Amino acid sequence: MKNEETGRKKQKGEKTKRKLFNTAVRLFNQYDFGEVTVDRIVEAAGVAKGTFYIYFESKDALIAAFLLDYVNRVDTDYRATLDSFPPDTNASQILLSLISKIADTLTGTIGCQSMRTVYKLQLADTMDMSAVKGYDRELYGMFADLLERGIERGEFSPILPLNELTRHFVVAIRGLSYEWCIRYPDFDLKAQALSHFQILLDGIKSN
Amino acid sequence: MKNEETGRKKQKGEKTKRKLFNTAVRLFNQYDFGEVTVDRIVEAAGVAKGTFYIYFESKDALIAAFLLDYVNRVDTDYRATLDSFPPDTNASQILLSLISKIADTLTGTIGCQSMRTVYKLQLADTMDMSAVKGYDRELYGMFADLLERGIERGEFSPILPLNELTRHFVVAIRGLSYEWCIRYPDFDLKAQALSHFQILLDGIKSN
Amino acid sequence: MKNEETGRKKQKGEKTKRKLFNTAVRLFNQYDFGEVTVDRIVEAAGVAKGTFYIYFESKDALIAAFLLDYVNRVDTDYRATLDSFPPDTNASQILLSLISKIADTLTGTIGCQSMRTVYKLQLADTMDMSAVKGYDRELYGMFADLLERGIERGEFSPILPLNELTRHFVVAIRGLSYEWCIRYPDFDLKAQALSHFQILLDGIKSN
Amino acid sequence: MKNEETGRKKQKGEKTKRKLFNTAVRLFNQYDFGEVTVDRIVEAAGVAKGTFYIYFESKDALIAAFLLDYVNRVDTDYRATLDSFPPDTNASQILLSLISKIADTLTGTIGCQSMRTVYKLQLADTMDMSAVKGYDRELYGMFADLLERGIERGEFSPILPLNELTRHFVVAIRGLSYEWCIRYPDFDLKAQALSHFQILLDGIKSN
DNA sequence: GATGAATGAGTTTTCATTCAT
DNA sequence: TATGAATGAAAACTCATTCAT
Repeated sequence: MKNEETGRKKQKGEKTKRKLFNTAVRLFNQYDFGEVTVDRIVEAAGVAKGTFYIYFESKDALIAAFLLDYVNRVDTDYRATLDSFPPDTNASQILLSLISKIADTLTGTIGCQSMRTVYKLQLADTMDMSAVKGYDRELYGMFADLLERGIERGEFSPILPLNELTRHFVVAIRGLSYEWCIRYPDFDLKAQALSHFQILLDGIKSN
Repeated sequence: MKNEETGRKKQKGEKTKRKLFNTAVRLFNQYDFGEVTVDRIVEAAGVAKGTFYIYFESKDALIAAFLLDYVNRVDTDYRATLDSFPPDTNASQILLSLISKIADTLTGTIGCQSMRTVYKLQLADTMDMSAVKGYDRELYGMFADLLERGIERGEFSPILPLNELTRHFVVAIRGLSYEWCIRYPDFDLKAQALSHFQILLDGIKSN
Repeated sequence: MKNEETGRKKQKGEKTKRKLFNTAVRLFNQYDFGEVTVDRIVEAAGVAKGTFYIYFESKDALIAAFLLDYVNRVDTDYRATLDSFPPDTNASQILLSLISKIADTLTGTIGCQSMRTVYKLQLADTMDMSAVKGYDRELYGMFADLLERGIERGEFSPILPLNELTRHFVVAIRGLSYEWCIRYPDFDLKAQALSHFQILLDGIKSN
Repeated sequence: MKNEETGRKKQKGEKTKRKLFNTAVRLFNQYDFGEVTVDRIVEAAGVAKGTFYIYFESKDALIAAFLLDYVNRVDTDYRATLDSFPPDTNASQILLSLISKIADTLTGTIGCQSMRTVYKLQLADTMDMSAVKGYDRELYGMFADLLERGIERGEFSPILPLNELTRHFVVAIRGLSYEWCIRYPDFDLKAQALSHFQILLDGIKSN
């Protein structure tokens, strides 16, 4: 009896927390962090202000949770894309597909405002960015795998060490995303990214 | 006598304004814009709050002045570098020199924190960024000139239209600068930039 | 249980709002609008500054509420007076009764300081005076009705058009109220008003 | 030598004071008292801020001086009007002429904004209004003289004591002026005043 | 007599957080 | 678990006044 009761309460609590969280995400994707006040969140979620502090230690804690979630969603997507290729596919081709997938995800799923938020946070470093840092590691890992495969297959010239090469690719994707953010909506991320990476691939291919 | 007096007062005023400005710059390079309050600035500068508003119409006006100053310092530097080359120098070579110069300026003159500030502002776009926009145009112009020259001289393959090519280069330098900001001090901007642009140049050179 | 709780909270909130409002009214009746700061209000009411902004959007909103309240109190009173007369009563008589009622209300219910406030606001016209404007319209309407009736009944000479006549009466009541405000407490509003309107009525009566 | 020098300095000082004063008057006629800051005055007058405090003890002192000046200018005007009539002229006629003159002065010389200022000040009574009070006494005196003459000549019925009658006339002129202020520019002061006083005169004339 | 740089108390408003119920 | 009233520190900005030169 007690347990059942407790269980039901927990469930209800979870639901409230999720409602709060989803509302916050929606607002974060529309407005600046500073603009999204706790007041606005609770009002939009239809709960009392005090309730917010039952589920989140602070506004900052909510933001951290938001970032973690965002990273998780993205990561899975990319991995799936990679896994869908036969093991012997041309590395350049896979890489361009991955770029294409990333562009789609940023444009479609994540949205420009969320990216702005992430970038700003990264620059502010007033907060625990471990989630995003972890995501960077993942992205780095994927690029590294692909480039390594390309070198092994003789597609790419081995002039630069793998880790340096990888870093250049990461820099490029970040530069493109940033540009997209600040030029939005006058910057076609996918087209630009594909063209950009084509140049990079041409620059490292074995002649 | 009168004029002397007036002159001395003006000088004193200028000094106070400069003190305020420099203090603000120092703080902007250390903290987030939102964190740098007028109160903190005046306290650090050792003047009264009212004094701030004699010299700056608002906090935003101060930030605008800060940006303008930053842009001015940079621009002159770059142009000088370009002008120092004989007219028939190899375009790739000039471009790499320019990149080198930019890296030096960012690293030495501007500093990582100022760049962070600029990037954050650009992402926030809650403010008049015309100064920085103007700077972007300048940078774009310089890259475009160099690439055009390279195409004319037959160094670069004319596959992509000039403006697209230029955009890729701007994206790249911005990506590198951004990476430098968030990885600081673990990212050697100059070395990475030269290596990165070497790849890009390889990617567009006429075979 | 839940509802009870909510109700009790709402009640408490209402009480605080009323406390704030009444305190403000008291201060408005003692000091100039500019002199009554939010700080003074909350201090006198014994609540925190933030609390003020829970119940009033701004200082201006509070003032608007204050005016609306004042107007509402008055209007009802006058209409009731008018309705209490049999339809065929002498217009002069009703008019003098209305004047008498107005004097009583101003003297007893509203108070001299509130009127000062209203007049000052009207002169400043830096604010939305629609509430008071509406009240003026009402007063004008009542006078117009009475005068029209008087003309129809042959009590008043029809030399002047109705709307002009009405305007003169409104001017008179306002002049009297104003005088009362600035001469307070050395001006017997009721006696003066009755005497004044007697002259006006004598001035327009059919010989 | 010394005296000459001193004299010249004094003259220059007077000139500066007058410049300051006239500038202030111009601003007071255009803007609210609160809106006219010392800064604006000295800027418009083209003198330094400190200079203001050489000639006026405070902003309030300046306002007091402004009022005194205003009253003086007006008073002389009215007296002249009165004196221009032959001693045996009809009292009603003189009174209407005086009203007409007052309307002209308010409309032409004083201006609506100045009157607003005076009325607001009168309501605020946060300041020394002795100047204006004195003016009221003058106006009262003039009305009293005229009404007394009218009663003596048998023009007006002696039902009311002289001082009460006078008060009614003062109230009326003030009510009209106030109305003009708040209805400006939709209120023809002169026409309305003449019509209004005609009614009053009709109301008190011996049948 | 004139200057104008400097002052600082005071104003309105915001918002993350607490806590009694 | 949920509420929402209450808090108060902090923000940007204003302006009458002072004083050294």
